[in-house]
Amino acid sequence: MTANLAIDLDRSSPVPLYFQVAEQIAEAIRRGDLAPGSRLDNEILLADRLGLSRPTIRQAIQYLVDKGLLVRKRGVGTQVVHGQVKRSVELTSLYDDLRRAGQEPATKVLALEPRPVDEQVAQVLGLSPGDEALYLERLRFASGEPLALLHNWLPLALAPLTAEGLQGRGLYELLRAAGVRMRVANQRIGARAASATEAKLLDERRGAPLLTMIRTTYDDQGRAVEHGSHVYRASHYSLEVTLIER
Amino acid sequence: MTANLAIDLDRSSPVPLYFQVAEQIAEAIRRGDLAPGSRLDNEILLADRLGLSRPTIRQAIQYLVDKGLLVRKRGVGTQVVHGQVKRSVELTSLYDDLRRAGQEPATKVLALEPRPVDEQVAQVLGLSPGDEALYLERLRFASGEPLALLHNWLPLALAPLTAEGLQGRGLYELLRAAGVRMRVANQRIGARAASATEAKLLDERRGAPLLTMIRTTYDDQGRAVEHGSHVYRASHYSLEVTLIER
DNA sequence: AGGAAATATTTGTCAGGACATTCTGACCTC
DNA sequence: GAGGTCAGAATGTCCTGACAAATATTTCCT
Repeated sequence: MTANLAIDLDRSSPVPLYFQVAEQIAEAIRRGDLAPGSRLDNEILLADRLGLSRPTIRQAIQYLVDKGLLVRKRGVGTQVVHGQVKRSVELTSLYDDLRRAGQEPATKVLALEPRPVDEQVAQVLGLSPGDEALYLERLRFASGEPLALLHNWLPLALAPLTAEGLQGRGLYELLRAAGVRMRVANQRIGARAASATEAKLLDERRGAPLLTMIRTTYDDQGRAVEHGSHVYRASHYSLEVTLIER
Repeated sequence: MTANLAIDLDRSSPVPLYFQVAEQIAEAIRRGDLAPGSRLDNEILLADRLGLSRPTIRQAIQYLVDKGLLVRKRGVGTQVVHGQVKRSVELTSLYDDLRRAGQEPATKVLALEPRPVDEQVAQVLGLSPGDEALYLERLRFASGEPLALLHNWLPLALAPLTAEGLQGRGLYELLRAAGVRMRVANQRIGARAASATEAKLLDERRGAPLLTMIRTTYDDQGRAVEHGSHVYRASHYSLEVTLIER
């Protein structure tokens, strides 16, 4: 039961000790050294063995509990969760997802220009109707086939975006590189039939089912940094979401 | 800046102190006593004023930061987030959502019986192919109109479910009442055209776009407690998801 | 042998203190 | 006036210590 996993600590590193511990436990789980269902040593023993205090160990374990890797129960102990949890809680963009899946994403930029916003967009971005925001329209391909039609509105002066940059990289990647720290996203997911224009762009029949997503993303200050309205070919794509309840 | 909000503590209550603090701060935010962007007093002052230690105050604040209500910045302080965050992070069922929206949900149970599982369901529920599980099929109405067709598989002996109970209450509500503690859900959301059977049940044309969701829910031990495959009328319903990145 | 009570184990909560790191703003210098 | 430096203020990390509460295990009695 009591897996004797080795954890190296580097006290001279700027990386917090609790984080070093958490990462190495997570790595052991990923590797399979800690099988699902196996029990960790109790907190006091662990703290003792690593030369750390119990709060530090608790912080490390808490971090992994929040991520859904471990389970704690008073009077029992800490165990690795049984079911395999797909780790897709992160705020990812379609581009990242596709590249990770080895699908060779490509992008065609259809529009990239400041435009006056309508009432609804003004509301979510915290602007007044008539103010300008950056309007972005892209057609996304995967493995050569059209996959999605993406519409975005962003505050001006948020990041220097160019059509060239957007062709080779995802929007989220560019925003992150520009120092934008996205933290919360609100998504509304629905479906509808393709219009004639959409069908033509996406190489579908008119009336074909499309997956729609309207998303607003906020940074760590709670300011809206992006509002998107996207449609995906339902025949080629589905969204995956993981919810963790605390 | 330094809003002077009153917080009552009940030290004789079994509710943890940090949670009492967190709830009352959250309530003040909801009420509007703490405006978005306003700064909280610093942790040491707060601890002092409430007669608590700093770790306890930190735990309360951390809880709200995790829920996306507060933002902390080293060297600066703690602020209420600017954007209004819709709080739909919780694991909810369609029934709960509808009732909250005042839509008068109703349910017609089409099937409720043990059935041998196929390979795919066996896999996600952790059973062997050929084992039996409880099969549940429901038609959900909102304000008198058909809205969704719900298929579920649950482990036998998980909870005592009856057709009568399922007509008046949601599945999640019944599971929770039976002591099942759901914690993680993995959802795959897509869209497709309605088959003839589905169209008839849902009062749509054949080929109409439907929103599909395949979900597996795990309890706090990581064991699968429910696997569902649902279709919704896209013309009447969309899903809302909030992601928080840590 | 079976059931109930006592005990041990383990995580949950809380206190109080120390030092490190980061951000802001004021001040000074060039 | 622009830029750099320094002090203050706030959160981040880590420590020691103690008791409470929930669960599992053992022991004891019938």
